[in-house]
Amino acid sequence: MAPAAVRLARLVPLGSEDIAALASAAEKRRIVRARRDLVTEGQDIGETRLIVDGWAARVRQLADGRRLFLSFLLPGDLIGLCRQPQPLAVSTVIALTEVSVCAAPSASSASRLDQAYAISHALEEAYLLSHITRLGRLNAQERIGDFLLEIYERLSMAGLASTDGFDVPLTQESMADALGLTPVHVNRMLQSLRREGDLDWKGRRVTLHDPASLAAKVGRAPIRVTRQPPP
Amino acid sequence: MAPAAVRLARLVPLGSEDIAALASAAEKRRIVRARRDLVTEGQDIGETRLIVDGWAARVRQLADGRRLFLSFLLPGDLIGLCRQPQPLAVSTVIALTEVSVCAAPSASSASRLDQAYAISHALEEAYLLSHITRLGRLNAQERIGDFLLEIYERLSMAGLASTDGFDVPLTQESMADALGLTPVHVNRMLQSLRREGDLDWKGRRVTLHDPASLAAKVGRAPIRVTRQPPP
DNA sequence: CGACGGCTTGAGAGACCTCAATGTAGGTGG
DNA sequence: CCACCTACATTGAGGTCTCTCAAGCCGTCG
Repeated sequence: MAPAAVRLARLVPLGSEDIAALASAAEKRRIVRARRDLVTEGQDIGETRLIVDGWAARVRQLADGRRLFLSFLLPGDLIGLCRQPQPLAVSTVIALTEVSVCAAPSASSASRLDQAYAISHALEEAYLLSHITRLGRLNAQERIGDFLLEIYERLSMAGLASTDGFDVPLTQESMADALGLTPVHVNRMLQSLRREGDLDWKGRRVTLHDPASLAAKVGRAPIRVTRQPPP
Repeated sequence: MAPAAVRLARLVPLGSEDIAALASAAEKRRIVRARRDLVTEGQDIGETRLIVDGWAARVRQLADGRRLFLSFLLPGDLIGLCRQPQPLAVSTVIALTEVSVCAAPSASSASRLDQAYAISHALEEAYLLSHITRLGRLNAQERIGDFLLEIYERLSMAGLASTDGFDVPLTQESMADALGLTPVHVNRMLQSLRREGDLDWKGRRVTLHDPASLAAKVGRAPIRVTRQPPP
């Protein structure tokens, strides 16, 4: 199963017809080059789409050039999920890597797939709240650790992480824009995390030596939006 | 019309039966004392509720006592709006003042009221994104100005602000917990904003002398989630 | 009156930023 | 194959914003 389907099927046990719908939707996927807009702020939000492969981010740019990533979109995440009839996008979404997206298979009300979408949406909100906490009350080292743990958690859901680590296509500069820091400071804090044996980051490969102890160190709590913890 | 109804009717022109439904729901309102939980993180989210009067906030508390307000809920805002069948609350909601809430009138799919709820939900997300930007990339003075402008905008929607200002039940400490600052620094930055003639804050009354110029000063852009700007 | 919560003020420290230079790896053209 | 370029990571020095700790002040309420 493709990572996107793995993720959604882990949110709600999907039927084989759902899996098939996801697979056939993915066949009609479209490639978006890195740095291109997937959604533009203030424009029509368009149909709901599903990220099949690659990373994207919701971004906001201030008039004086300051930039901040509001959230990241990974394989299996939905773009433009919304109940409103003619919604305008409240943020631009750009491709961080080459991204392949497809139209999200339509889900009849209260179907398994619809539930998966709803849970995905709830998770997205939970991640936004965590991001607020990160920016508001964590110091630089905690922000980095907490952020990487979140990414690890999310990639694991899609089967895209191994026990020891995962691949991230982010530069230190994009980390800085996500965490409200400067690239220079991200660099220094990564070094200190390396020195303290919490992680390695070579090329695009991140290795978390002991996720549990890192979580304890930065005070991260697991995120749950349903009664059943994910398998 | 009550402030809550004013707000919702401003999001979507409501029919008289919607207004009546809101009024009758409000009659069955319940009072929640200040500092009490309206929703508890990790618990069932319960029925969707509407704030009739008072202020509440979504709050997150870290293990070591650090605290952050994730968002504020004002009259006309909805609590627990969610498509998921058995959702768990991802954050605690506490009453900042005495709050009166009622069950949100049920809205049949695609009705006017349902649209209003959807737009309210979209706005809520937009405010979360603004909050992220605030915490991630604005300095203390900009955060305060931007935050007060947001509150002004939202209270205006419910008819709860006059041209010159509005009432806020917040202490400088709660401002600090919202903006990721310390109370001491909030105090000093408020003083500098006062000195520079941008605002007054006496008791619980905030006066913005020139909202437009303050908005320019802190680089705030208006928030839109629908094609039609609010009247 | 004393107690209390909230606001105000001061001095010093620390986290993070700015600016600027250097290092390094991959990619391209001659 | 080497020279060059670009993007990214790294390092240093100094500055500033925000924090910490502490004390004093003011209005309200019992």
